[in-house]
Amino acid sequence: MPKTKEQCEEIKEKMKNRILESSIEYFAKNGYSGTKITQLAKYIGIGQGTLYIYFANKEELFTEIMKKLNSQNENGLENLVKVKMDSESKIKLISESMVENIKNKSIIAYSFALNIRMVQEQSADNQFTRSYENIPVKALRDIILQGQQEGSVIEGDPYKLSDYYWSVVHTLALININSNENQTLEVNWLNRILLKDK
Amino acid sequence: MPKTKEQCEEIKEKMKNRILESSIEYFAKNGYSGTKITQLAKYIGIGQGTLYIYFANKEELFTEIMKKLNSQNENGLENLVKVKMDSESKIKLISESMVENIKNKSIIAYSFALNIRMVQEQSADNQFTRSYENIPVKALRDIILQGQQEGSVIEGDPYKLSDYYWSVVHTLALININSNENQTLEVNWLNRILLKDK
Amino acid sequence: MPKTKEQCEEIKEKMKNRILESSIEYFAKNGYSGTKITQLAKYIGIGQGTLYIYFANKEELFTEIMKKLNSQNENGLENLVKVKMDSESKIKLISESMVENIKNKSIIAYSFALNIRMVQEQSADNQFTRSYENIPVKALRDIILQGQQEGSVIEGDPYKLSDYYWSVVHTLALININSNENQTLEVNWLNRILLKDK
Amino acid sequence: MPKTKEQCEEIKEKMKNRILESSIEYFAKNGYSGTKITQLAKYIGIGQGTLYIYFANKEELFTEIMKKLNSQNENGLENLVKVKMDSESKIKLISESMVENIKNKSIIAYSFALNIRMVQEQSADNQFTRSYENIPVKALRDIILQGQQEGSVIEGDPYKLSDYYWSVVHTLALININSNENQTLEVNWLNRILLKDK
DNA sequence: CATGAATGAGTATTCATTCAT
DNA sequence: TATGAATGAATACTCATTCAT
Repeated sequence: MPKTKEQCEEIKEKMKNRILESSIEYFAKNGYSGTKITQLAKYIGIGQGTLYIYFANKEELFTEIMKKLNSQNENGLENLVKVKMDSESKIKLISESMVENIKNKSIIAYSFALNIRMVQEQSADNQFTRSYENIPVKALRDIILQGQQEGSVIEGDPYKLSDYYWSVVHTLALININSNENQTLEVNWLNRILLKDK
Repeated sequence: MPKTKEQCEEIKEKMKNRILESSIEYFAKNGYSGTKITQLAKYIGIGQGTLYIYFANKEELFTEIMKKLNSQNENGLENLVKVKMDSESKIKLISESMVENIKNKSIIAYSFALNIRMVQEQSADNQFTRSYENIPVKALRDIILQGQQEGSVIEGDPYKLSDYYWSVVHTLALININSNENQTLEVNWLNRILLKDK
Repeated sequence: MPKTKEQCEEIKEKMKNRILESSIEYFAKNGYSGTKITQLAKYIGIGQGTLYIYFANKEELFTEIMKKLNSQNENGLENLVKVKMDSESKIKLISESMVENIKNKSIIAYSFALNIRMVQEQSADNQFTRSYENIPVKALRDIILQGQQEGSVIEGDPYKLSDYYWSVVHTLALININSNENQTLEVNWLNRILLKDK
Repeated sequence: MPKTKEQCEEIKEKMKNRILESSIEYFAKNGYSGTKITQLAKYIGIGQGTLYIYFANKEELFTEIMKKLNSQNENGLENLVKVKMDSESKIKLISESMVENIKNKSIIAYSFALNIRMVQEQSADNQFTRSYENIPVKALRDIILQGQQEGSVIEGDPYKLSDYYWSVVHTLALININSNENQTLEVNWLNRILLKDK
């Protein structure tokens, strides 16, 4: 029984997502050069050939992963900025959320680990190094700015502070993803990066 | 016989060191899988064959680099612990020294960048993941302990705090090594990881 | 799934055999060190990569060849020993069969040529040097023993005579495999190694 | 104190001979491709560079070895032909001499082992395959011819019988050179290749 | 002359990509 | 479509030869 075009598209879309999802974890753990297509396919549970039906080559697969990740991270934060709430609470919310993500090795944690890897791969056009243009950096910058006016956040260039905050979050994600035991990680550590002691 | 045995040994030792030194930078920038022997040899300015006179294979070269780096990092810190000085000053000294190292892209900065990479390479016996046994982690733990008694350092497990401090330092090194522009980096950021606000 | 598992296994087995078969000739002609993988692959008519799907490396390929050959040689002879027939006839049968094999450059001839090479390669576990344990040596020893009782075979240690007989057969095979012209070779020469003149 | 030209030449000649002598053994044991210059030099007890003072390259060294060997083997046999003595005695003398050479692993034994190797290396211009032109083959042919007239030697083409006799001698040499234990080897075996039973 | 460290052409091996089934 | 065996370009490693000392 031939399927309708829509059904067909849907099935394709599902497979593509399955590949992307699984690849994130594998790339995050092994890096770009360290990821071998044969092993990746085995890890996903498909034949190598199948990968090439959905993605032109290894690089395209990787690029699509990065795109997917970046778009996912951004939504929540952008909304948080607009909410009426004091900066301190926003920062605490973000930190809690990040610690949660990292501890659960969520897809966002993998995305952070991968971002660190991107710093290392020479591919010139990686998102993380151009971080000032990143939406999370921008969003946090706005929150920091608000917090400095409210007196809860330490002094300093808000852009750089934001960048620094995210760097730390990324590292902690990387370390947790790559170590077998669950690494300790305190919400307070993250908060203190930006918030003054009382 | 053209040279005495001593001279000969000396020359060999020099070459080995030259290879190690240059390889650190290359591996730190490109990672293990990303480092190709042909390119590495060209970067060092020697033939590929020469590498194999001094190191059995790529992996051994990498391992020897890690050994060398770890032994280098440890000396200064061990001594600092023994000095009579309040903990706060010690931490400030360490932070200043680390910021300096990172900004100047010193060999220690490269060593940190490489250590982060080691977390990623599966090679079971990497130093950084077994960080509680590392001398820098131990040394800083002692200083933190002292600081908590003196009231200058925030509460928390000294081992984990030390581990966290070094994680941040490592990432900042990695980011600075791998980005072309000089990344901003404030001594105060590092200090606040451990020290209470006044 | 394009093929059943059984078909797949069968195809793989065929390819492995094709590689083994062709490699025997190539190794026999060129020796271990003299055989270059690129040329061997071209000779077989496959890509170099394909070789590495079936064999971990050059040495494993060579070892598997030797295993295959040794098992092949042994069957016919073992049976001959059990047959009711006077020793002289058995020896004449063996000699005729060997001359035939060598003249036709059969797979057995290649196996002999390779065996001589094995004597030379240092690899400790070669079959030919441990020849007293070889089935052909043992089988012929039994025939010689029988012949000495029947009075048709010359005096001497049956083991050593057997070993000597096979040495000659091996060399003649080697020489014929490696020379372009067909070398002369008389059945009578082989017979007289063991059989008394009438 | 500068030496006279003659002394200088003499020293050079001595070194060249030392290299040739030692190389024979090494090549005989390891073959052409299997012989690595670095190891050969170590075996001889000189630097690799020194080899290249006396021989243009590996191949020339090998060729010179073969030349040296062939000229050495030939003298004794040529003379034997001319001696007044019945063929049977001559053959027995040769066989005894060969057995002796092989058992003692004399230079001639090495030369035989090397000759077998030459059959295997593709180099088109090897002496052993063009054996009908070899002096030992020719010399023995004459002795066989004489023996056939005297009735002591079996029937058959004297050239081919001679060739066959030497093939056997060569193999036995090869096997003895390459095995650690001393292989058994009976003079009578060699004699019976050519001589009729009484 | 003698040396052995340095070299790079040559070889073994890996891995992204293709393609017949 | 999905597969995984086959491929060969890219990469790690070896070894004959050179050359500064």
